[in-house]
Amino acid sequence: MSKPRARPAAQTRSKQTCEKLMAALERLLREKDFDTIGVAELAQEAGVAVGTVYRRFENKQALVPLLFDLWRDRSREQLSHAAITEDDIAQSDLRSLLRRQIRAAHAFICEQAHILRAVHLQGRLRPDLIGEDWKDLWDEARAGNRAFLDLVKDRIARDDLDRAADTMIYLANTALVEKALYGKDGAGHVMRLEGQAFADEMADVIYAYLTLPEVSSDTAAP
Amino acid sequence: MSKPRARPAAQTRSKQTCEKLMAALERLLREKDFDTIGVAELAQEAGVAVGTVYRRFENKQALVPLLFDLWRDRSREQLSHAAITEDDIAQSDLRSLLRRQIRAAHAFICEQAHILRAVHLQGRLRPDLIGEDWKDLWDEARAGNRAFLDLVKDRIARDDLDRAADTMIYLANTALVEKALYGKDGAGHVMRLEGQAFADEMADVIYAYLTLPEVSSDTAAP
Amino acid sequence: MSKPRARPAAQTRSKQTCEKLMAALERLLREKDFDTIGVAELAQEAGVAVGTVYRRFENKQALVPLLFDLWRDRSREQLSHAAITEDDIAQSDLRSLLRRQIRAAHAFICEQAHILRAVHLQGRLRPDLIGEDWKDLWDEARAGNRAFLDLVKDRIARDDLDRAADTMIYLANTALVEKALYGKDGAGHVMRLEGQAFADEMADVIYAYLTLPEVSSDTAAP
Amino acid sequence: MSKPRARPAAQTRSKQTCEKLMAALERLLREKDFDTIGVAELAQEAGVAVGTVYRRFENKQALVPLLFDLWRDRSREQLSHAAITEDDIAQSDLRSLLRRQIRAAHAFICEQAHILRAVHLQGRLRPDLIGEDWKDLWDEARAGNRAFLDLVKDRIARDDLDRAADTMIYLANTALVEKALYGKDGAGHVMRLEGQAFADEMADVIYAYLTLPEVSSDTAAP
DNA sequence: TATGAATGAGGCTTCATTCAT
DNA sequence: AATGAATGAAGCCTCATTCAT
Repeated sequence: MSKPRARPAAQTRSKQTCEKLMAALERLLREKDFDTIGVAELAQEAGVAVGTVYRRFENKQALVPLLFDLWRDRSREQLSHAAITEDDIAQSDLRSLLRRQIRAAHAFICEQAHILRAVHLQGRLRPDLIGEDWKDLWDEARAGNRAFLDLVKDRIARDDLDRAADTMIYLANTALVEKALYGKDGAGHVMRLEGQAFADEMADVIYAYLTLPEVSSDTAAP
Repeated sequence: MSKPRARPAAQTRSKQTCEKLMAALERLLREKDFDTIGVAELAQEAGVAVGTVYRRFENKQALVPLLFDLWRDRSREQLSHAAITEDDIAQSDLRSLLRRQIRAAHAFICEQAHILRAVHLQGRLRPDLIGEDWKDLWDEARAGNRAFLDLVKDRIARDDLDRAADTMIYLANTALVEKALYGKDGAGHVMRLEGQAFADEMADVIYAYLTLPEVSSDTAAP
Repeated sequence: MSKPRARPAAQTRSKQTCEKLMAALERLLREKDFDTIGVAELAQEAGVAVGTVYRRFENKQALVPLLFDLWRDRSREQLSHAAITEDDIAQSDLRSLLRRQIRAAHAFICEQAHILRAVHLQGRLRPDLIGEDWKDLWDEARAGNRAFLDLVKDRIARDDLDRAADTMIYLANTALVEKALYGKDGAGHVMRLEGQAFADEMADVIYAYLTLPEVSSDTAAP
Repeated sequence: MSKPRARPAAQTRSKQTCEKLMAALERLLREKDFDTIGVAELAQEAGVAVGTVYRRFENKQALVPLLFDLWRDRSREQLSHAAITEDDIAQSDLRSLLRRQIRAAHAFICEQAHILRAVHLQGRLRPDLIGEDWKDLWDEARAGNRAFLDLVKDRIARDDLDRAADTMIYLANTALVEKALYGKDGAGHVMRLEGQAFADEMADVIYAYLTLPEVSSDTAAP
């Protein structure tokens, strides 16, 4: 049950097969859940034989890490496009900056929802399949966010910027993802704001948090 | 494919069997995912025969709505225990009130994580099984929260209390649930605060949001 | 696997139960096949408990002989009503007599098709359940028919009346039953005549047969 | 609930498997009823795995149409062998011609009884599985018979040859099939003639019918 | 005696994986 | 290397029958 890896695909044809399979998988994920996609179905969609899938992947589960890689790559690409420049920081107020970022993140998640949904669900159903990779990506995101906070640290009220970075990332992810992936089927039902208005609301939540003065955490009674 | 219902269980023995099955299911859910629990396995854990499961439930899926009912009942019970009195409101500041509530909610979710995890996942995998019931519960929670906001409306900066209630419920749910259900396997990894400190942080997020003055939503550039 | 019998039903209540069950069975047989009627379904239709069925009948199969008895009783009753009197014989020609009889038989079979269908099918699926009883009824029918032929023997061309009686009964049964029980789903499809016209055609077949002079059976080449 | 079809079997191995399965099914049908043959049993008899059955057939019911095809193919083959030539017609009298044909049909039905029994029963239990195919075959048989009657029309007394063809086919089928399939377990019990003598008797019935002058159908009293 | 909940063997079907071609 | 037929364990569900109340 150790984490299955994709087999090496040194050869050209192999790489093509691998790509065909991932493309087919992505296409199918727009319509149905990973668990309900059969290997035969995937092979057919990719235009290869079942056996060919198993020449490339140890088993069906081995596709999950590759899906994660797909997500990570796109994720990084989007981050690089959406990067905040020093100019931005100089010219915009924090609230606007956050809105811009959260809107972009929200749009990106919505576009890639089919991938993220699979990664999300499989990551929870079989944590061993993605495991460390997730953590690395989270740490990366945290670091980027921490750097951003440093640039705007004089506009925020938090003392502990590390902690603020954690909370901000955590909020952005959980809150945006829930509605983007499951829409009104889950907690998204209560949140009546949609699209950009929703993203802005979440940005405001983060803005509010960042600008709230800290309090010693034992203020409240147990 | 319409929502399967549990069969009525008027008799004493039937009710006992039904309870044995739900108890067994709950026990198993602490160890594994709903989808990986076989009917035979459930029957054995409950100490009954396979056929007995099917006398009570139309099929395996029919257990899901009952799980939801379980969650709802416990949820309501916890809400009634945790209800804020007028005294509380008079004596405590808003931040403390929120912390108390969020701590209680967090503790409750952690205790019941095995149930909620199943309901959560199944609700996303097969929305038709729970569907409207979820929505009712959400609306209930929203209404309760809205009433609470009314009691403290002079301490918060939001103009639109309905929207504030929505956002607050949404945040509390997505943020608390993610970490409680999946711990470090998901986005919870970035959030290094644990237990009560985590709950307090989330309470502060909500506090910050509630006390942040509203802004016309077109302030930010598109 | 020996032929199961109904348990004796000495008591009044028992007899009532038995009757309720048979009536329910008959009602259900108008809608579906014996094999697809479950014991629970039967019990419910009869308004008794499943266990009660098993107090009266050793098992489900034990209903089949009773169904046969039902058929036999009604069959005898119809035969007694439709009996040909000496007057009839004196006043009608053979062709008309046969038509009258076959029409009556046809009408009767159509009315009782639900019973006969079950008896027919079950008798073929599990010959041991009805076995000898069938034979007795056939012999009875043959004897009656033989007596009839005796009364009209001067109008028919057959030498061997026994054999003629056999053939006549056999024809009447197979030909009428097929269409009455299965309509257009079976061989009935080719026979485009319906209702009385169909019955008359079959009567004519028999009439033709009875009036055809015999030929030594080795006329034809092997 | 639409008619299940066998999957296409282009490859050599597939065709072999398919043949192994049909052969095994035919073997089993000599011993027991279609409904009592389990898929596992069939697979074992064919020397393949259970899953292999389902690669070829959508489900167990999909075997029924194939059984019908088997019957039809053999049926057609027998018809082509038994075809009456013009020479036959010129040289033999009608009674002999009919005997020859009915004997052949009877022998054929007896040989193939195991197939026909299954097709017959399943066709009645689940008419949708065979449905139109039956009708086509019947119509084919009717047309052939009609052509035959045309060739001998000057030797028969019937005016309406279409109707005569219908009745002849209907009689031949119902009467021959009953005894061939169920022997003494059904109506066959009354018919004490066996084998060729039985076939000849049925041929005579048809001969008698064909040579009987028609009568307006309202001769008989209601 | 009646009840109906419980039983569990057995049937059908799926699908990830293997392997002969 | 690719193919896709074959495999068979494992899952779901049914229903005739039993038995405690």
